[in-house]
Amino acid sequence: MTPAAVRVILSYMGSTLPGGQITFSLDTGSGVPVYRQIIEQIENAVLSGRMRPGDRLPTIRALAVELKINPNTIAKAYNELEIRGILLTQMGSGTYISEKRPAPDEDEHGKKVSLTLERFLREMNELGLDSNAVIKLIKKIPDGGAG
Amino acid sequence: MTPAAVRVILSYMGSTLPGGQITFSLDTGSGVPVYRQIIEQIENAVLSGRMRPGDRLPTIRALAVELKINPNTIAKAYNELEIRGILLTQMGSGTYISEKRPAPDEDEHGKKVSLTLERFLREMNELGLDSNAVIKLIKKIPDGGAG
Amino acid sequence: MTPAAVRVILSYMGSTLPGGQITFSLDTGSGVPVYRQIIEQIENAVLSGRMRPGDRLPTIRALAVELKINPNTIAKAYNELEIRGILLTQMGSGTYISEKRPAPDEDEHGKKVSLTLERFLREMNELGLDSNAVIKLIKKIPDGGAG
Amino acid sequence: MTPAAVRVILSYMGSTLPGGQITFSLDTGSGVPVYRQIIEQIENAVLSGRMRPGDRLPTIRALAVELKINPNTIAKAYNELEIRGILLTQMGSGTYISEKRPAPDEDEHGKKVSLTLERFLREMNELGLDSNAVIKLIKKIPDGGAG
DNA sequence: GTGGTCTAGACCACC
DNA sequence: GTGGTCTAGACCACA
Repeated sequence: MTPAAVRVILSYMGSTLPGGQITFSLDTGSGVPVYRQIIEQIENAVLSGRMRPGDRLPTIRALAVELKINPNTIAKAYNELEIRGILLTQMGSGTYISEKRPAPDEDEHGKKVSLTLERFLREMNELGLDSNAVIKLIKKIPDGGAG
Repeated sequence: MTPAAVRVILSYMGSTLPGGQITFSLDTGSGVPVYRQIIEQIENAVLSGRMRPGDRLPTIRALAVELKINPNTIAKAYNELEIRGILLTQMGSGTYISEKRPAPDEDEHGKKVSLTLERFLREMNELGLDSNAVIKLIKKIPDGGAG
Repeated sequence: MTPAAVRVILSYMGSTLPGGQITFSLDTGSGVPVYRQIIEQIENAVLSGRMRPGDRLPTIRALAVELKINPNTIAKAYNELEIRGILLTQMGSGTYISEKRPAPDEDEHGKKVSLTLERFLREMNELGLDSNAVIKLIKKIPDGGAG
Repeated sequence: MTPAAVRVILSYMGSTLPGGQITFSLDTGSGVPVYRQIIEQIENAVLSGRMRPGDRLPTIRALAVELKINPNTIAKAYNELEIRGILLTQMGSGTYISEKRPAPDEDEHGKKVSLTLERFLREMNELGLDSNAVIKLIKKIPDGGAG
């Protein structure tokens, strides 16, 4: 853990979001490129059902201001998600969760969850904690510890 | 889940390691630079006590062959750890865990653990799982699921 | 005197440097690795107060062109200084003297000066000159002989 | 000044040296390869007249033990000096200052002195000291400060 | 055999 | 444009 992991956590709850709600948190100390963190978080919001087809995303500019990063970085993330068919940009109107995608794919969601869990347990293992120790740790956290 | 997360897991258990033992696993799908993954894993091994002062690390070239990456990438990781005082290189002989490390280990270990836990819970939260759901998930894993 | 001491002296005085100014000189005949010479000279500039927190360093590529060496060599020097907390890199913008450096500067400067003096007098001694002879020699130099 | 400059200073005054006398000091913190330091110091002893044609050098083994370095390193230094015509090895008998070389070449000695002085003044200059400041510093040292 | 230095060049992240 | 990552490969220092 070299430089203190500067962490930017901010929430976005724009009034233009009919059914969706998304919170971005950037972790500049993790080594993961910023644009990938954004992609991941939008993907996760879709997979978990928090964002649904038709939901509107924050504008690039607004999000850039809030996250204090370059608009190009966000544009790149939106762009890649559009290529993957997850987002859809309507020129002049905004960016939306694509309608074409079926409802959150159970399988994808499950894969992502288990992949994340796996990575986490491996790292905890490296740090000398087994599953039981991890469970004890989580139980000690006053609920809501992560969100 | 962007590109399939190609994962390389391999173990190193050189006979020259008296008290140490370290397993490297590269996750090329995570976006984290390879040299940083190596740094992290060595740090973790030291923090958890699996690698101790005086323990010898795999040679740069041997590890490069095993991980199928360029020796310079490993050299970069070792080098950064040497600058930070965690490793010590003896030219012509090899690379070792430094003897010097002062006291604040316990603290560092705790910080790293809670930082890792925090990141994990945030991501699980994004995926729609709260602490209880996470605990249930972990309990379902046949112990040793991640190591 | 082994191989002819090819020496490259060049000055950098980029217009973007508000308060800083640094001159690099490479001595390829000294046996000291190039990247270490660069590190030393930046350290010295900081210790002496010529470069101050916030000052911008030459870009890697510009300096590589001027010194006629590979950009990676300079990147390595900058990188080590960043790990040590002396420099700070802002991606896409450039490399700067870190603002953070704590107090013990005065001390470090003194140590470096006396270490340098000590090494020099030892070598002069090997060459058969004592302190008095050295002083006479220095006095003979038209002031500014070395900078 | 990263790691404290571990310095090994030891003197060699073997009884087998008829007219010569040489002191080796290794500075492992300077970045200069050890074998080059040895070469330099022998050269300097010859240039200054302390070692003269016919004088015997320490054996490789003895010197290796004293300096706590690998005999190969010393062998390499002696070897290079032999190639340059400064030393001469008589199998089974030892290594000597070559008879062929004329008495210490005034010019070479002068060049070496001024080169050393130049490098030193440039570094002091980097550290913010001009010639006068340097002279004051040297005067403050109780004579013998470097030898 | 070990690690260290340097080069050359491709490609990525970010402003 | 900035720096960062990684590769491939030559050559050096040292045990």
